[in-house]
Amino acid sequence: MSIAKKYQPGEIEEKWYDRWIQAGAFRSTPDERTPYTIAIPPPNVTGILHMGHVLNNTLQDVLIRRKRMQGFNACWVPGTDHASIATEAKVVRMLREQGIKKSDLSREAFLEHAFAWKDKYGGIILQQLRKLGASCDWDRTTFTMDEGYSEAVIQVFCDLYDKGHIYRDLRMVNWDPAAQTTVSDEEVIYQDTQGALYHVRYPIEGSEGEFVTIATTRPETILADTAIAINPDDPRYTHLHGKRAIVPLTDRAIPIITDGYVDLEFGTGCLKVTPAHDPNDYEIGQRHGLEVIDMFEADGTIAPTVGRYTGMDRFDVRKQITRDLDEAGFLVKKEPYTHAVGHSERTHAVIEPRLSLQWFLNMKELAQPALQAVLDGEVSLIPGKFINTYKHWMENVRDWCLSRQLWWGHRIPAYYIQGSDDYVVAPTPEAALAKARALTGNPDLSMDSLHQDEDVLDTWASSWLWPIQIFNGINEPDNPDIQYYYPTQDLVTAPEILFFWVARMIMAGYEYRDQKPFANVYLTGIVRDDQRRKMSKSLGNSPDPLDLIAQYGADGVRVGMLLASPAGNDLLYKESLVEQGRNFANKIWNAFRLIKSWEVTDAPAGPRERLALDWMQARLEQAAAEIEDHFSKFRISDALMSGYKLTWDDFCSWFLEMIKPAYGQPIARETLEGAIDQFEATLKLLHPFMPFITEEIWHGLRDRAEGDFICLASMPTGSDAPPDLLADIELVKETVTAVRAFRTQKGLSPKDPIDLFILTDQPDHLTPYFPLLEKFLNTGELAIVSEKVEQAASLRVGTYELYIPLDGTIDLDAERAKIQEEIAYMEGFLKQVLKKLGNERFVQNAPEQVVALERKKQADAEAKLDVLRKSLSELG
RNA sequence: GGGAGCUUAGCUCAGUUGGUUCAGAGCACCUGCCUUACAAGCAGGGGGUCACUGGUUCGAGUCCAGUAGUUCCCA
Repeated sequence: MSIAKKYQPGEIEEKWYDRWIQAGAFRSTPDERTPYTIAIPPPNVTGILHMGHVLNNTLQDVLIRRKRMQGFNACWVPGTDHASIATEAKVVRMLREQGIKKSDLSREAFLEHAFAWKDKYGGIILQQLRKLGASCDWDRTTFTMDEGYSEAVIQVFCDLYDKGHIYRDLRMVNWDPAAQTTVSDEEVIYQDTQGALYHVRYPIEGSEGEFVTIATTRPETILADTAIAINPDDPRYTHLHGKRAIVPLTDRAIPIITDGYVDLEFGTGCLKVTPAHDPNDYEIGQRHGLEVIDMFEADGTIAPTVGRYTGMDRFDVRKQITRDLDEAGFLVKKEPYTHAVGHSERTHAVIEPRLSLQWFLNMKELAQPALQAVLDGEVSLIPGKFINTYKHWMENVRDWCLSRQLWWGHRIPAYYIQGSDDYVVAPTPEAALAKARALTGNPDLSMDSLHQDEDVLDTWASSWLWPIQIFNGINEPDNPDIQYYYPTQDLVTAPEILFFWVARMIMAGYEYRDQKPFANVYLTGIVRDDQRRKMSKSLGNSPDPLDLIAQYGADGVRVGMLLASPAGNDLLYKESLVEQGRNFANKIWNAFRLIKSWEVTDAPAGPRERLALDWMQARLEQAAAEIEDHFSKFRISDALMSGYKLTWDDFCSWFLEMIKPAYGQPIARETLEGAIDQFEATLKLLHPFMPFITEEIWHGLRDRAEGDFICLASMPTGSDAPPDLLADIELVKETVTAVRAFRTQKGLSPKDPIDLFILTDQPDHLTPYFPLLEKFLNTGELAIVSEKVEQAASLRVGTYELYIPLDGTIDLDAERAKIQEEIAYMEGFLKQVLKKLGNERFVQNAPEQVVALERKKQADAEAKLDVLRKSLSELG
């Protein structure tokens, strides 16, 4: 059999993914085992895989694969959300390209187009996740607009309404004029923007030639002003109290009011008040009973209400009105001014504060148990630093605006009764009609008299039910799946959506299951480039994950991503990371090639091989325990690094070299079998991180029965390894390293044998390991001696003195200098120890163990110094 | 403006309740090797006043206070 010299991931990955699926390896149904469940953070149905997804889903796959191998009934539920704004925007754009305007379509016709789009392009990302190796139970794939899911969302809305948590109110909302919808506070991104501060003077009514000057960043809203506000304590303007000002370019007079909100320091200290277009102004307006003039259309153009500029865009009007104000003598000055301007996360349009009737969910009550759950540790946030942020947000939680002025999504189940201000909320039109009849007392009321709300629900109002509804737990609260799988265990997601989504899922969990939705929330970092810039399409600094997988293999990409991503820390992506991952895969591959290349003999294993096998076994146990410890703390990078070092350093660099037969020689069957056992165990530990290569080698090492996959094999458990053996081999390794360094230093080829004599008073300790030293060091004569060897260079390892006889002359000065250096170091060290021990207060106050340790350090240092001084004197 | 965090090697990060030879890891770097598994590799090596200042303590990357820089969240 010939094995490629380099690992070729492409076909191997496809082959094993198909076989896993055919074998149903990732399927889960309730049984007697303990469940381990992960609900995927559903990506946008129209999305495609980016680096953030790669990181996030790799982590989930690592967790689920490990638990699957540990005997849990592992269930990872995949799916997508409908992402109303993003998807609707895409569909609108597609239609426009076809020459169709959304406004020309009926709601039904538009939704047909939208579903057609979704069926065609939706869920591409789920296919891409397979390339990454994601071991989801695909049979459970869920979409937030599936029929049952939609029913659940509507049912929850009705329930919350009936409980009095949902209300409808006129509010200042964040309006996105491009998407023509409200967006939530969390979807507004504030960016420092270079604008201007316009100083505009308003004539005082009845006082010829007198003006009040305000400063504003939005001169176009002057036309909707309904007051000028000054601080009551501002001495500059007391003469204006009770007067009225004329709005420039109009003949409208507005009151000059006093309000503590006005900042004396900012601008001129006079504030124009536009209640319809600024949240703070709205509140001032409420306090003073001001008129509200709305001057914008939904698309950000000027409404006829103000009688000028009708139909013009708000930013064009800003320029136009500046000119007009200037010409009319109202513009005092315009100065550059940088301020934070809200932009829509979705469309990047400047957010327009707008008053409108919206549906809200009162969060106060729902937040209570969700906050408590995190504070009590019922739900853990990892890393814990997010608990503070979470607490702060939950204690100051604001009501959630649920409605979006879109068609793609769950339509709000509120029905308005024609000819009145009344409405009813009910899950179906039929139920609504019944309610409406009861409400109006009119049994003849017909469907025609009811009109359903045009808006849909915020997408998060469906995804907050995700951990419950993936198991149909809203519609059928007692079904076997929800009973078995809920609550889920681990959630892996980005800190950006801690409030949007995580907090709300916890609320929904307690409200609808009276239980947390998950036990642990692992918050990943953000993937950035090596200059710490967030990866984004517009910057073009993000590689395409599928290209990377094609180039470096899925295993390489997974390892690369995980090597540098402790929980909560941003990941600074560099190509060298995935290179490292690929190189690691190749290293494993070559270990496999080596093992497969050996001829076998039935002769028994020698002492060297037995030592090697015992030691490797001990290292495996130790590493398995270490890895388990890392996982228990969600230190996934560290767990991977443990596996990396176990494989590369211990298995490849030391163990395989220990057992490797001389060139052309066969290996004992016993040794080979043992080595394969160790390799298998190592591969199992690596499998969650590198599913494909480990599966391939698993099948290459031995003939496997049908269905014998590494992904279903049982994970090695750690145990206490024999400490003596591990320590002894460390000593052997130190000796080998010291002699190799000596060789390098002297320019001696590893091919030329050297003689090695070891001076020690514990001859029995090291002798058993001679076979290893012979193998690694290519020794000629190797022996224990009881006194100094003449004409030899000397090295010290631990308390051993090593002598290597040399043909040429020994540089005595160099030898002396080397020893003197070591003496100086040890003396310095000993001095520190003695200083501590000489301090009475240390000896009295420090714990006994610590003092004992210091005494041991003293003894060791003194012993070592004896050896060194003796060597020095022997050099003469 | 309010809140939270961070600062340890060139880079990214570990460093548990203060106490081993504690100053670490990976990568990068330097030197020598195409040695029959692997140059996507092997062997060896250098590198840090633990941001700064003060305090608590027998003892401080570790605890406390202040300073500087930096990041995030909220307004």
